[in-house]
Amino acid sequence: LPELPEVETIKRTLEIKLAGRTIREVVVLFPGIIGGPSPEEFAAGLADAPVLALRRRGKFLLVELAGGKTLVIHFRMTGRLVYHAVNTAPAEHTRVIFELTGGGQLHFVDTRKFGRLWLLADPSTLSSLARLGREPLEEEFTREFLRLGLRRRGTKIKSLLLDQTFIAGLGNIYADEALHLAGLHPEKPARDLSPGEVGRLHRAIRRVLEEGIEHHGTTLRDYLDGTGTKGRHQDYLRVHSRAGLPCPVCGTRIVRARVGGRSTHFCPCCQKDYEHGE
DNA sequence: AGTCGCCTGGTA
DNA sequence: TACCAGGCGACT
Repeated sequence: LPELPEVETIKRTLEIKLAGRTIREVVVLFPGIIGGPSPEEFAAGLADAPVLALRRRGKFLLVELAGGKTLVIHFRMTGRLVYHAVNTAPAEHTRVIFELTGGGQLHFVDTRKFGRLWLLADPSTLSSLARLGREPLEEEFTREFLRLGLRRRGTKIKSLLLDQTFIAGLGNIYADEALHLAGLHPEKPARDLSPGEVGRLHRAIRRVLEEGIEHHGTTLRDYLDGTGTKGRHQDYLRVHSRAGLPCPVCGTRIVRARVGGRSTHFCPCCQKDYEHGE
């Protein structure tokens, strides 16, 4: 669920609460959620750790701690990290509790238990983090970078957008949205995009992510920010999760299909520039 | 490149 | 009851 805009929103809402704070004690309620080291070492290593800064990389949240270690969090499908100013009874599916000095708690809640937390001296030893591609909102993500990445790739453009080693942070929602804004069929082979289409896609990726951040993320079901607040971008989605509803551009019914194993929503009129089977 | 497994809950 | 879900890694 949390894609780039959601993790960015979690980061922004939590850094206000965590600035200058120290983690006093950590209680791991479900050890399987800890990616490493052992749950015991994870908890012990976080005790009395001052928080220096929060960062986001792709869909990862990184909490940098005094002493050089980093708490790395991936929310996967249903993970959330919510701050409580006063001690609060853990909600159902709470997996880890971080107690802060001076009062307040962070609860990591994850219904499906797909999320992972790591405590690492060197985050680059986590291969899924080290192998991430470019940050789409940073300057280094240029039209030329996108052009070179698509060149000679026969894979469907939607699948490539979801490849975290190429672009870090797009998930199923924002990939669908970017392709609609760019007017591209999700199954169009990457190498078949014209220079003009690459330019449109480049702008569309940036725009949908920026809009998502502006609206504090998309809450289709589970996502909440660091203060427990829903996002608003679900009210602005063009195609994603809107099968059967009219396209906001032309009114044609949005179609839902399966592309690269993922549920995919698109407008057959605005995004028909690739004819399946040709 | 496609499928499965990991988990739980919501909806048809 | 069956199928679906915003992710991702392992496997074929």
